[in-house]
Amino acid sequence: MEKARTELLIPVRCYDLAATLTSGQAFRWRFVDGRWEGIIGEHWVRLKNAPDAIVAQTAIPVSNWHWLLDYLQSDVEIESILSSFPVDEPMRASVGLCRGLRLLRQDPWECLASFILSSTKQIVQIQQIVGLLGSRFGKPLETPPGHEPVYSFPPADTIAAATEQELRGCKMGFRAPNLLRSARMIARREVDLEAIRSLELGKAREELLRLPGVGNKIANCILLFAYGFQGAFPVDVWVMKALRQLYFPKRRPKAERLLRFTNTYFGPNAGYAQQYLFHYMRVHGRQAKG
DNA sequence: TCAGACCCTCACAG
DNA sequence: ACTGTGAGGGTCT
Repeated sequence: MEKARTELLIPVRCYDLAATLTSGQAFRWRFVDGRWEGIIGEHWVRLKNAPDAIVAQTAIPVSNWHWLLDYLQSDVEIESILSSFPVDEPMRASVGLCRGLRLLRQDPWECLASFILSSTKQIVQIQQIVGLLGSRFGKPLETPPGHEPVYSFPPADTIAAATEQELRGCKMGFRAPNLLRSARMIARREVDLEAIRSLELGKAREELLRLPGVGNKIANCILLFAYGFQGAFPVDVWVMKALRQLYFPKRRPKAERLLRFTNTYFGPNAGYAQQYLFHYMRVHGRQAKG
């Protein structure tokens, strides 16, 4: 067993923490004094970019850091993924804006719950709701002395035992019944989130779609951000805008036509491509109407 | 196939 | 300051 310590140097090239942690994949990160503070499972952790590395700090000594390396996906060779993208102007512009935008590998339940809460919400609002859920239903975690309290994301069993009113108290509005019913289905093992890991993409998606509040977009988010199905391609309003503006500026293709386009055009790492397009639109497309 | 409803909060006008 | 208005990483009917 390795010696337990509170700091780890993770050698990695081309990893943009800021872009990755604010890209709408995960909702538990804050930028404080030049570093990123967040919660992964039951760990409070602080991250900082260094030359060709990420420096990680925890509140209590850790001997096995697998949870962090798996979450960050720092072993992924991003350059080979970037070079698998289609060679066109939109992708060139998107990648040029920010190399080192990564996909995280999150816990399926937390990811699922977060994205049920995401529908017609802005990212800051999702962060607020997830934070409230943690503070009301999560478990307090160790932090550095004097640090404000932080909480783990409450497990499905805990949410399943809550009432709709309690959940609405976390400002999630009409999403509350969806979260509650989904949590109950998972608590009863009507849907087995672990078993989904070993399914094929299509079957995995079918399973997720059984959950209330999970449609195609959110299912694809979970497939991509939690299970690592890199062919999953979530299409939200931003990506839809990107497709229309960047790929079909003259025509007015129907949504179905665009979806068919995404199924083949972006190749084996379509999920990464989608994330770069999303980022591009968030930077450039704010006031542009699609 | 397709609007509308759905809770609530924040940004932005005026 | 204060109220009015619109829209926000969708889903369901």
